[in-house]
Amino acid sequence: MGKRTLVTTAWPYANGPLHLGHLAGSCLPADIFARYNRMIGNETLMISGTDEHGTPVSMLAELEDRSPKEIVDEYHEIIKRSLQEVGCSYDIFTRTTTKNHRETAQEFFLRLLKHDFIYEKIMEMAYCPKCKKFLPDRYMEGECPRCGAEGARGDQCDECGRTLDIMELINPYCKHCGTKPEMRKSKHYFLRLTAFQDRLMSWIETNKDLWRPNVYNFTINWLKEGLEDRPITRDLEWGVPVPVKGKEDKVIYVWFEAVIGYISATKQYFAEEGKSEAWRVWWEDPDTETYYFIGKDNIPFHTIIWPAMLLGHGRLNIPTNVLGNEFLNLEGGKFSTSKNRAVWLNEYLKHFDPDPLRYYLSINMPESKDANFTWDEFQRRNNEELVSKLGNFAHRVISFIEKFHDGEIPKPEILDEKDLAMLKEIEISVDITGDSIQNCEFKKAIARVMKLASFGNQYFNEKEPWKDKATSKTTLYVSACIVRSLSILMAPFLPFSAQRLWIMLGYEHSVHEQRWDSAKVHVKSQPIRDVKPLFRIIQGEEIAEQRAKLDR
RNA sequence: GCCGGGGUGGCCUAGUUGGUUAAGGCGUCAGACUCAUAACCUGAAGAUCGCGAGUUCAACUCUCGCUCCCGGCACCA
Repeated sequence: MGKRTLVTTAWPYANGPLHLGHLAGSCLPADIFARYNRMIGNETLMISGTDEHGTPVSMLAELEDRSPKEIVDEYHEIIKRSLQEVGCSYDIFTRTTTKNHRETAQEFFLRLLKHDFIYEKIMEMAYCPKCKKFLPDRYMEGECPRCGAEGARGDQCDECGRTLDIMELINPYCKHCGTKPEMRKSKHYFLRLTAFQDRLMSWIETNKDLWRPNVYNFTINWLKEGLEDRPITRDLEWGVPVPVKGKEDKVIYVWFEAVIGYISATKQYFAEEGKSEAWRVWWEDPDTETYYFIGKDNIPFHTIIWPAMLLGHGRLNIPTNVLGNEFLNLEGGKFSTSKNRAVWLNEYLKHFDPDPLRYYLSINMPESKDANFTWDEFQRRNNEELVSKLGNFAHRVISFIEKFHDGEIPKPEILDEKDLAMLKEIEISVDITGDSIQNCEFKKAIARVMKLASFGNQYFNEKEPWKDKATSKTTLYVSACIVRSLSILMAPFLPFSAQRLWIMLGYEHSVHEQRWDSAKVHVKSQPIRDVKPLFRIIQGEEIAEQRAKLDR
């Protein structure tokens, strides 16, 4: 009875470790959504992988005098492991350099070619006679025609910020060998985007109320300006070869090829499960819903180009929703992999637990506007909210039971008005939190979880079980019901702590296997165990140490 | 220059079908409590919702102009 739900995240680029921006804008919201979908009984598949082709990887390889393969092998492992450690529950996290992906991408290319949605056209491009290769814009430098700065790149001058056409550079030279490039003709393949203009437009309009305004508006404006066909091949060595006889020296351009990873990853997952045809239902059955969690920089690729490719292919589902997030900033500035200005996830995990970060990024998620990560705020959110509000409530209830009720959750006696109101409040929180996640309003959802913890603290204070021995059993019973519910509601956001809390309450198995609505079920009278605080306080020195790294 | 997003109490943030006392957190001040990782709970002070004009019985919310901030402007994904 559950819906089939495919959840995808942006494919992290394998030229560096994963930083907090990727997590906040794509992996984490997708993970919360996927975990929730599993809990409401939807058949859920969460997929992604590293994007490993493209110019930045080959540039980094040259810089470090290593092969592109070595680079991507290293970062794929680092990224995959840190995602796993931070609790992102991918069913598969693959990469774009697999044989399966290459073949899938090539098949896709050929199919569009056959349908005449891909055609050839001659382009003029810069060529270095000494290196004997065509130069991507970034491989060429020269003098900026506007500000005169040396070392302006072919696509942009870093000095004055002006975007450049490669032809405009004064005294251009090959970044690699310094030779002056010449212009040469090269035949490339173009994606006939213009053929999809009308179909995309009417499709987008049907999504007006469902999609986030930023995604909808951005897309509709792009379409209104009119689509242009785009070249999708390059004269490079690092990439998926064009599968046409005599054209093997060209590669399919990354943005065209990487999105096909969504399909190749699905195929790979089911192939490994021994069900090689099972992927089809996830792409061909119109009842399957597909959700894409991406950063705003990726919006046009997922709302225009990828849908156009899917339409051109035929028979494949176009996105149900594209959740474009804004950016996470770092201490007021931008995250940047190439400038090494970032908080790296793998570094973070050496010092702190995953859940405080997941909490911070959930409650500060850049859903509708840019958000900010600061270490001070991270410490405050952890110490004052996770530890003091949520963790404290759970701990005060459980340790009270341990000390004053022989370590066993008491049976209720007479439920008074406050007790009943509190129990009712649990049900309301379960519904509101669930609906919010369903609508991809994750900030609102986690805020409601915290609010339930506040209600719990309030209730506990008012009932004063330490004084009022007569009603103490009932109070602790109701409180334990809240804690039990919290443990389930926390699960998509704080999977590790949720599980620990679940075990403390005396349950077996996994909280992640519980149905969402079972958060309304009352607690059973059973022994608690392993009582200890759920979260730890983060000291000022730890924060100072991390912040110092950024100043270097 | 063009396009997009944003300017809400000292700080961070919520607030789209326009409608009674603009919400929450932090910080500040006061109080209560002691089960709890000195945590929790209650109360108070504090906002002419960037500026100006317009539409309206009524605008933070719609329209126009202005100002300031941020991002994008395509082969970087």
